[in-house]
Amino acid sequence: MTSPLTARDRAKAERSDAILREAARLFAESGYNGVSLEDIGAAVGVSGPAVYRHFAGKQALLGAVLIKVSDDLVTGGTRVAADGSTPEARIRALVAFHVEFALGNADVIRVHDRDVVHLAAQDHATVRRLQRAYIELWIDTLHPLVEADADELRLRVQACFGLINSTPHSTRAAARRHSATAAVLAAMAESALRATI
Amino acid sequence: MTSPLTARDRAKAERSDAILREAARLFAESGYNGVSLEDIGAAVGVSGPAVYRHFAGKQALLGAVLIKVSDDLVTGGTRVAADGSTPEARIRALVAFHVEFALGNADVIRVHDRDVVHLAAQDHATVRRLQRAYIELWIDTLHPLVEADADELRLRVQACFGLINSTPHSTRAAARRHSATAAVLAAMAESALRATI
DNA sequence: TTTCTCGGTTAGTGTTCACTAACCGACGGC
DNA sequence: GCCGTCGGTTAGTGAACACTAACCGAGAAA
Repeated sequence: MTSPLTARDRAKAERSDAILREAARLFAESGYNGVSLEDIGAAVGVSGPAVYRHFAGKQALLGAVLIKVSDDLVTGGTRVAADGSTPEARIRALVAFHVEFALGNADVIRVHDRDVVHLAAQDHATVRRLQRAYIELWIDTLHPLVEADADELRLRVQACFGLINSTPHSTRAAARRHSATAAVLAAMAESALRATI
Repeated sequence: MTSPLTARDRAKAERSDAILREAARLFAESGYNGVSLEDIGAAVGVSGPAVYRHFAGKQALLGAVLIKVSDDLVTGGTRVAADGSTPEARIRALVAFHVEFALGNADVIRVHDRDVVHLAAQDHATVRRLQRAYIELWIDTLHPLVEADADELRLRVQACFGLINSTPHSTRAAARRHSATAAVLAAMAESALRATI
């Protein structure tokens, strides 16, 4: 069953990707409600209602953006954590992975922790489920390294996300010196995760 | 010149405070554009355009909320940092102050790093100026403790804010055990700020 | 070549919402 | 006690905007 990839199909896929990318950028810039479908269309060179040929509506766009990022985190995190042989190596790998992800997908990270409330109910549930799975992955990895109850482990993980995810709010200086920034954030994150009270 | 505080004046002040408080809560919940003036009025028991008797408009409300929080941070931080006798004590005091502030004003923190873009130009400038002053205060305090250039110190401070400010996004468990949460966050923050690469 | 699918267009449509207008009644200064 | 100020009300207005309708032209299928 060879897929007969026609020129139209390729064009459509490209257009859809472009719409998603620009929607994420615009949502990050002005917030979900601060962006109109006209804006999104204009950003990819079409105008307004053409977006409906690719997505069911504005909320569906947000859903696609946020489900994709949540899924990428769970998938990538699971893969990365499986590689490490010791708890130390696993948590180090998770931190490095998340730092790279946050630095490389600042837009989408920003939308993720800002506009989740505007999701349709079903998408909201999906995103929350994925997010919970990702946090559990971190908690399980951190568990052998930090003596604390489940609540505190969760708190530590979420604070660590806050630390790493702060870069989208940061200055451009962070983006200019990507590798230096990543090293500092990773060191801070590991240190914070294992800090003793 | 004794102020002739009449009953009307007191009622007005209370109403204004209530409006600000509820506006912050609603903005935190649904985002600036997700809240209508009708919603805000309803939350304090008046309906719709009554808000205009207290504030010039919706943007002015947001401005008042965000300028107040920014100013409180600078004022409180400056006071707290002046108390400490050693750099260690000062940074510890700053961390404790910010943790308490974030835990006690989660709503307003959330609005602060989410809806800044919707401020009027002048308010935006004011908030940015105050925010910059607050960050500089931290950088100056951290400088004798961490060997790093200005860019990295700034990055560390902003990442630290991200860590501490993560609580508004967190579960209710954090709010239930306030003092335990505060201790964990403070330990993580101090550890992260001074982490070696 | 003919026909159909489909991604695009422009022109509505209904709703939401910030803000204004006009009015009202009570508290406060005189 | 009388009048002006002022915080409240409801009704209205204009703009923004998500989404729909109707149409069009080119690529794919026959």
